[in-house]
Amino acid sequence: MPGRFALYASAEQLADIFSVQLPEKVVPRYNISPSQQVAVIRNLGGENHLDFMKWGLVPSWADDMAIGYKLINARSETVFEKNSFKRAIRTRRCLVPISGFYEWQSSGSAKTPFYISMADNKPFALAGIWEQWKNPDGSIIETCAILTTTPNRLIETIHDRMPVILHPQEYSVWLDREVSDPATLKQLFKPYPAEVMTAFQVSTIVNSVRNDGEECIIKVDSQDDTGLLFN
DNA sequence: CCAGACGTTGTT
DNA sequence: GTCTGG
DNA sequence: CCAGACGTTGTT
DNA sequence: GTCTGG
Repeated sequence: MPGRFALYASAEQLADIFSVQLPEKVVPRYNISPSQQVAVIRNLGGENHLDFMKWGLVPSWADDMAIGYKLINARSETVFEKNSFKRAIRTRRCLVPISGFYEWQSSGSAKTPFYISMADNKPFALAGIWEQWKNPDGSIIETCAILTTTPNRLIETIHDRMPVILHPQEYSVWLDREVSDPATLKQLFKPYPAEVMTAFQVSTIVNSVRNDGEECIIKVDSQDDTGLLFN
C-alpha cells in the first residue's frame, strides 16, 4: 500500500531536503487519503517545483476520473508494463514528500493501524508518477500514484507491501526526465532499510478520512485502541 | 480483425 | 494510447 | 486505505 | 457483496 499518509514538515524543511524553489505554504496534514490533493516535487526546466495534485492516477485516455480511485498504488515490479503506468514511469516521475505513512495490520477480521516513519522523524520521499488528464470542460487535471515494493524486516511484521522510499542521493536521477531506462530505474525499487525506520500502533481515529488531527499519530499501547481517551 | 480492459489490496 | 482476449 | 451507501419522485 | 466518496 499505503492508502494513507501524513505530511507535517515546514516549508523551510522541505525546501532544504528536496531542493525546492519557492515552496508553497504546506499546511500540516496527518491523514492524507486517496482522491485528496497531495504535495509532489517535480523537476521542470531544471528546477525542482512543489505542486499539489490529486492522489489517484487518471491516465490520459480515461473516459472519466473514476478510475483514479483504483490507481493510488503502482506495483514497481510491473510498472513498466502496465498500460496505465508505462508512459508516466518513463517521463513523469515525482517525489511525494511525507512525514510517515499508515499500514493496517490484519488479524482475522481485526485491522490495526500503525504509523511508520523514519527513526529521526525527518520527512522523506516516496517514488511517485504523475499524469495529466483533460476534463471535458477543457481543464487539465493532474493526478499521481505511488510505487510499492516488498516490505523490509520492520514492515513485514505489519503488512506484505510497502511504498518505494527513495534515498536523498537518488532524488536527482528519479526526477531527471532524460532518464527513462528501465534497468536504471528498477535499481531504485528496493525496500528501504528497516534499521532507520520506526513503527508504532495508533488509534483507529485515523480510519476515518474526516479526522485529520495530530491525534492520528499518537502512539497507543497494543490491545488498547482507546489510548487517547485514557491517556 | 474488433471489443474491452487498462489496478492494487486483501480476502477467499 | 496500447495491450489482451476472442 | 476505510467508511458509508446501496434510490426515486417530487418539491424547493 | 460491491461501489463510491473522502
